[in-house]
Amino acid sequence: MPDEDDIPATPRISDAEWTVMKVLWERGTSTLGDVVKELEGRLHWKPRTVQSLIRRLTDKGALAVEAVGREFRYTPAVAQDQCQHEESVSFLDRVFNGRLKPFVAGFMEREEVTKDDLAALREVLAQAERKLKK
Amino acid sequence: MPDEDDIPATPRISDAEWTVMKVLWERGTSTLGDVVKELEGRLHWKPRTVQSLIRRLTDKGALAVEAVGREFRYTPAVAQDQCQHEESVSFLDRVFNGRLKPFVAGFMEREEVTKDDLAALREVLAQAERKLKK
DNA sequence: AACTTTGGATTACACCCGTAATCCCAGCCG
DNA sequence: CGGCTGGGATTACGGGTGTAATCCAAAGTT
Repeated sequence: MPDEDDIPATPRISDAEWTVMKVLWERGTSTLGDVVKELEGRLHWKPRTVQSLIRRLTDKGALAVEAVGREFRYTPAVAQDQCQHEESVSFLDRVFNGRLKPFVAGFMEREEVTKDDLAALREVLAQAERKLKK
Repeated sequence: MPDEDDIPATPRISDAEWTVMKVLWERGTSTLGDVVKELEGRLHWKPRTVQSLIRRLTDKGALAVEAVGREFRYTPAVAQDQCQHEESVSFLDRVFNGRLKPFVAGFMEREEVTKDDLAALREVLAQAERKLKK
């Protein structure tokens, strides 16, 4: 049988939607009001805007909904790492033909990188090396 | 005076447009036919599609046009590194709150990275460190 | 000269995205 | 009890995107 009316494992999340998802990933299950409160001040978004985004996210399956009283509680239905990784791959493909190195090189060449960042990165590399050896 | 009707230094380039720009950056000045030939086989795009994309790119100032005979020659009007960097920053902001490390860590954790890649990355880090010291 | 190919200009068109407004209902406030 | 408020459902609306088709004129082909 052909695979069931393919809903991609992790849906495509737009720019503005990422902003919302990040709040949900951080806070866990939340209501619309929670998210609105979390965002106000940082953004000029009207509550209706946030609601629209949440609705789109539930429509595409990125959020799970549970009715509590007359409100809904929204919970991320996709893992942040998973989404991040898919974005990463698609970004690298699009812009750097999938190559990691030119990205890192170019980025570090033009942005301020602190000593701590460098140390952390070295640690990441070391980690990868160990994994490779094994 | 306010800055002249702001055309951003480097325009926003969409997914499909990146495909075209990469051809142009690689080949330098080219005609529509050149680009079409370069892409056919890899993509199913009809020539009209490529033309549309090229048109949009010239409209947004990413390509410069020069008429030669009755054809046009298209030349990148924006630097690849510049565009790559802007995409990089906006991607990192959107998905990783601007932090490089989690991106690199997550990526290497899930993708195959060759020993050569690692070596190259280490070199990039060393480079950055030297720059920092100075 | 007629035909085909090529490429510019114009137009299409559905879908996604940012950013809401409207309508409606159930509580809470006074 | 009669508004005010918060939130769900529905609708909006212009702009960008992917993916072309149509129309037309010049160049090359037979």
